Amino acid sequence: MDLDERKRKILQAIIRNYLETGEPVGSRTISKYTDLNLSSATIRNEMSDLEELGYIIQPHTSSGRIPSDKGYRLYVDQMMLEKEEQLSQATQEVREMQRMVLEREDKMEAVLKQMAKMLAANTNYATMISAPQVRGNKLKFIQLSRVDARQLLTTIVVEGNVIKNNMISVEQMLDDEVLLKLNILLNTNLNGLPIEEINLAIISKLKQQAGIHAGIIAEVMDAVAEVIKEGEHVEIYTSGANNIFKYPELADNQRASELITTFEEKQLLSELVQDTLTDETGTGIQVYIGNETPVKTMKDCSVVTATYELEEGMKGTIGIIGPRRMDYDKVIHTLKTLKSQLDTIYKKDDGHSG
Amino acid sequence: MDLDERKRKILQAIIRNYLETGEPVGSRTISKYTDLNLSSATIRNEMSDLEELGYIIQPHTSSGRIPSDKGYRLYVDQMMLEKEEQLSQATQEVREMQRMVLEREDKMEAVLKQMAKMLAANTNYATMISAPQVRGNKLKFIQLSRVDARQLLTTIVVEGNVIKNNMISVEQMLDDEVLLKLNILLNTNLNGLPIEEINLAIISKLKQQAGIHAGIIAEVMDAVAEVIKEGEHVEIYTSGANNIFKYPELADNQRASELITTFEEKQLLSELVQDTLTDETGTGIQVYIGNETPVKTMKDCSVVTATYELEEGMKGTIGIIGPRRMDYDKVIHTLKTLKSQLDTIYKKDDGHSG
DNA sequence: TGTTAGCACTCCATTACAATGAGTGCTAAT
DNA sequence: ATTAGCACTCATTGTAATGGAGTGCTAACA
Repeated sequence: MDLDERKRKILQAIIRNYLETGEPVGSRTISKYTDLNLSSATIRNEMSDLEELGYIIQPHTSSGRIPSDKGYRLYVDQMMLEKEEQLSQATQEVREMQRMVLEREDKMEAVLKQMAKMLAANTNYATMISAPQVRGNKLKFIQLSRVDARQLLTTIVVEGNVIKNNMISVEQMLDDEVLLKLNILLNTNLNGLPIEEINLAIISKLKQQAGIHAGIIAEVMDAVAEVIKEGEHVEIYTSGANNIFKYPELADNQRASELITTFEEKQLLSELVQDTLTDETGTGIQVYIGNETPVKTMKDCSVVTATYELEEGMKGTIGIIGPRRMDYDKVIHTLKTLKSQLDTIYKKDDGHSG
Repeated sequence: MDLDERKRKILQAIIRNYLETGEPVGSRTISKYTDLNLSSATIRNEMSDLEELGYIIQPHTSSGRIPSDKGYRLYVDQMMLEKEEQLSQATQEVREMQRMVLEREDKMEAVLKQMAKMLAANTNYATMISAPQVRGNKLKFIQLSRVDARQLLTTIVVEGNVIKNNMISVEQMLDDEVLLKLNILLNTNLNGLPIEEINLAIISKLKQQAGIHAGIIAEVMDAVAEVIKEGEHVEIYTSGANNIFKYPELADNQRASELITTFEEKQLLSELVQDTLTDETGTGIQVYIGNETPVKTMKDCSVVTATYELEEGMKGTIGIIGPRRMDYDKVIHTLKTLKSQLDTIYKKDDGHSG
């Protein structure tokens, strides 16, 4: 199964060439392209072997060869090892991003959107970024405030500084004293409690103590329930979906339509995020080639993902989606650098507002 | 310029036929398709006239005719008049939506997204919905709360119940008394004030009165400023962008790429929203045919928009984007009905949380 | 034994060309 | 005013013919 040096060089040459042109590459091209000084005939013999081993494919008799998923895989794995050292020196593009993250506007949403956009512009592939998934689940703070005679405002803060607001309409104005009582009731009973542990027993106890204001307690609990629901939902920002039209192998109606839908719906993308977050490889960078992708609509694409981590263990995913013949070198390098920037820089963040 | 009855009928027949097939339609087809009982030769003469008048176009000598923008325009205008009466009886699809709006989940965002999705599924065109633009600008309520020793939570409520939260980190814990003072300071000075009227004079007065806590005031004011900025941003939800692939005239790479980008970026769509909201026709329904659209990337599309209105004069836009040969009849009818449902049903809304 | 030159063969892509057919414009007859 | 008939146009389709890129195989060579 092991390839000797020469075979590996030839395979590499085939892949490099194919990445550029997108056309099957023949023996003659390789003969000139490499510094091996071998005739096309020799190359042909080697290619024949490589095909038998499953690293390259011949679309039809008498055409050049293209890399198989297995071939790409070898290429990528090899590269992942080599590139390890020269990580430090950041490319121009990444510096740009770094600058942007540093002078971040308050809203993380805007930053992530911008980042997706820039990545897409720089790489010419489609990109996606998932917002860090909030892990904290303990209630930190609950407050009822009177906004006007008929309306109360619920403010709920969960560990990790996720904030939820909710308006409650009341029949008649509650005086300050009642409001204070309710606030104390809520905070003494719920503060520090993991949301999952709020059960019916607790709720009915609260309601009982609230007396005629049980209805308000019920509405507050509804709002708390919403926090859970929203927490399960991963926000995903995408950009550069139009880039798929730059690669003929993805641009036919059938495929393009499927891909565009995937990007628009985002449902499927969140599966990709889940997969990436669970299946860790150590480097934090994962490469899915063709059918390796967990999302079927992307079986003709390659996906490179990086997980980044903010403080408190909140993790998010950055993904780049392009054709199989993606510039893995550039993409992986960019993601690696960006990831390391994010991992360190963002750690000084004091949470995010919602 | 006026067309006689027969010419109008022929034009209508041409358009109807073209809407279905997407192919240029010939004289023979019309001769059989209509109940006019005219030979193809007669139709040919009439078609020749219609072409001279600019209502139809011949893609090349010896092909059938297709409608011009002017032709579509006549057709649509005519239809808008006719369809006025039979508005009341809602179609199945719209009933479905009505049901959904009624049992609305708390978050308007989810409802609008769902609505865009359903519309797209029902019409087979791309859709967009803009969230109602918030008009209210008076500060209703400001509060600082202590979440933990180092963190304060700012809660700002603006007229129309737009809510903004912001976390503030403090060096050392503020006691209850100071907090109460700051809250009173903020509310007595700012409550009921239009955001635009908060000027430097007011701010420095506040800071002065806050003494050593001027820094906190500054952060609160930053948060207020953000409310303004966010208010200017119109949220737009889209769905069914992939539907453009169902229409060959839009599905070629160049056009598809442009359209997809338009949908993804949303920047251009907001121009469309602005145009729709300002230029009122009375019915609340507008039809842009081909080059009439304010968005250049949509010059090969037709766009039908409806403005809906919630209480407090908050207006939003629903748009359907498809090929020139759109089923105007169905689309306009659907939008009209949906609009009237929204206008009435949603009026009972008590605002929305953010 | 590994490498190379040479040759026959395959298959795709391009081009050229004729046939088809839908559709028109025009004219003469009704 | 309407229609039948005819010549003409032009996109589309099908069918060869051609060229070229590339392979596999064999025989010669170092």
